[in-house]
Amino acid sequence: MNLEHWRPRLGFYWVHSFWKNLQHPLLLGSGACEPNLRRFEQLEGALRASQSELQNILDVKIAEVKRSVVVLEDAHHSLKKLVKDQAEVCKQHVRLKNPGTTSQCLGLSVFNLRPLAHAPGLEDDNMYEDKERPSSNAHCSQLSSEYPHPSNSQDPYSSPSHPLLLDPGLHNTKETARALESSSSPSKITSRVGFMHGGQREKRPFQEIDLCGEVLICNSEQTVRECKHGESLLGIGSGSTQRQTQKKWSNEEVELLKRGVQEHGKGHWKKILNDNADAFRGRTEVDLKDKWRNLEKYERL
DNA sequence: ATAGGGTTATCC
DNA sequence: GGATAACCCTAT
Repeated sequence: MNLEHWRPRLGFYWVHSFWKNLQHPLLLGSGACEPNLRRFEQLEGALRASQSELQNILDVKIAEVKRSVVVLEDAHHSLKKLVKDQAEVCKQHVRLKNPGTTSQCLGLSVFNLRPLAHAPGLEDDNMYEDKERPSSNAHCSQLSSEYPHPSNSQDPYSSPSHPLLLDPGLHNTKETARALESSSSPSKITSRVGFMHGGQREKRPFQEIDLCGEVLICNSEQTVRECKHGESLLGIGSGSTQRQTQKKWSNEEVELLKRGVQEHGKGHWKKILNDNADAFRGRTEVDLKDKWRNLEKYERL
């Protein structure tokens, strides 16, 4: 077999054959293994060259990853700075419009976002404590005192003992609202506004107030339910704690509901609602369902 | 999205 | 105060 012929194509087979030839009984002790030893040295050199080449490739890749990490860290710091700057602008804006209004009343403590748990090396970081950027420390420490982290805050709205924060998912909204209603805070949160759940009331906004305290939405097509009491999302304003005033069903609405059930069938409240969006303005699919339940119950439908 | 239980407002 | 209607909440 001509090994030189196969070597470039079948490296492994060549090495295997090399060792086989090296240990062949006819070669042992005959001095004929000298050329094989030279081949072995050549192979060893080639392997070392390959190893060196692989190491170089690895070094290049590691350098690329390190550069990416630097870029990501820069982006991270830029984003944090942006959030902080915006918070400051909002704060000043609100103070301008509402002298005496505390940032806590406006819910600004939500800016105390924890860093991502899976971000290595950032566990001790804080949105308002940028240890690696001394130039922004003064600004940050000011913000830190303005919007302290819940863990060390005495503020009733950011304190861990506050029910609003005890319920991270805001699932137990009724209890939360009641707890807030019973509190002595001047900015009570009503039982309805601000805690709409499941998207059912979100399509009919009362007022949406951004974190700067600005009214974003209080549209011109408000129904009886919308903005009826002049309540605001975070309880800024009238501070009414009353439940939504009931809106009686008109005969037209009832007839449309009956027709819709005939057409689409019971349970397809969304379709029925969409088919008569104008007539059912201010109603949700849940309202339709509730009304139909009442009709079934008391009108034996 | 929907169902169903619970709560509250309104009417009598 | 009870009945009813409308609203709210939550599980699926």
